[in-house]
Amino acid sequence: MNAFFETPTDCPYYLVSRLSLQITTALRKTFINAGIGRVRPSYLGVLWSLWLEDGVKTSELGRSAGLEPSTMTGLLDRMERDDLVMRKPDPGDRRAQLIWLTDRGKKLKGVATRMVNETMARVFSTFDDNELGQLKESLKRALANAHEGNE
Amino acid sequence: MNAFFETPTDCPYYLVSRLSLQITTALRKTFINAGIGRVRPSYLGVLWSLWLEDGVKTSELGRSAGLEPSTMTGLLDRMERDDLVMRKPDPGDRRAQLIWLTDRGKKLKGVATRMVNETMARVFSTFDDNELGQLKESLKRALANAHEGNE
DNA sequence: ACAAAGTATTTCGTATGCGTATAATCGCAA
DNA sequence: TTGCGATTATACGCATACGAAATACTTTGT
Repeated sequence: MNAFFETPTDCPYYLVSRLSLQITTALRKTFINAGIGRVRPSYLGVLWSLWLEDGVKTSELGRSAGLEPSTMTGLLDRMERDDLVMRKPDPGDRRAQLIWLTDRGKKLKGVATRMVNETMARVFSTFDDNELGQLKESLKRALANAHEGNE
Repeated sequence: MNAFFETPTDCPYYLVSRLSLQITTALRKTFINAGIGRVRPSYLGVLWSLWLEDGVKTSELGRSAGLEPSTMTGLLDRMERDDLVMRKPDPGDRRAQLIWLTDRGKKLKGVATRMVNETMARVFSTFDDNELGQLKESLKRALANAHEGNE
């Protein structure tokens, strides 16, 4: 009946969607347990960019994280509310905002990184380096294929 | 710095999340192009169950699709609004509802299945059977690992 | 038979993401 | 210089998902 899967739970789309949600749940629980519940999994893309280089334009953060500009607005609203980042005007472009980490946002880097690693270690505990590399390679290729048609 | 990825876009969590969203977008567009825009990607889990066996309890549909009961309520509300399914009381259990396909819901099986296959064919076009099998195997294992910690 | 525990579903609040539309500003080309 | 398309960000509406709590009913144990 179908070239790509026999049962619904054998469908790659089902597997990918469920895994994404399950990892999100796992991360949220790990963060809460570690006492850093204010860090939501969705914040990670932004935090990672800012931990590498602080004071970045909203649009640039969106491109890095693969999110639409309209998604960034709400995301940054919540991150500001949770005292992780601040919006400041970009002196070089009056349309733009530069996003800066708060002190609290800077301090969370260590714990949050450890918790992400711990969670990934658990989810991929049964994978050797080769398998994990192969998995990432396959996901990147599928992502490129899917992205190609969505322009 | 990290055992599982170098850059944010090399993180398996990022890859899995983005792929899930990109496939959702691809499916939505495919459905709209095929004139069956009323079928949303999120409906597929329910539709597939019902195409195999009509008249199933809400809770059973949720288990099949991996969704929480509270998620099913809104999902079925939208599917009812879009004239794809109907809720009817379960004669054997006054707490439960049985979900039945409408005529329209039944008729959409052929086109929708073709469109899903077409989309999967595009996203995984560069994969041979072996690679796709390996990918699904890896996703299932990661899902089991992630799920284990989320009880 | 009855209380306690479990199951089925809904309601409510919230988070996360997209698409479309809008406003402000920028930058280039005529 | 001015005018027009591109860019930056936001606002709004909606879809999709979760969790906690409430309600109604069923099952189980005594």
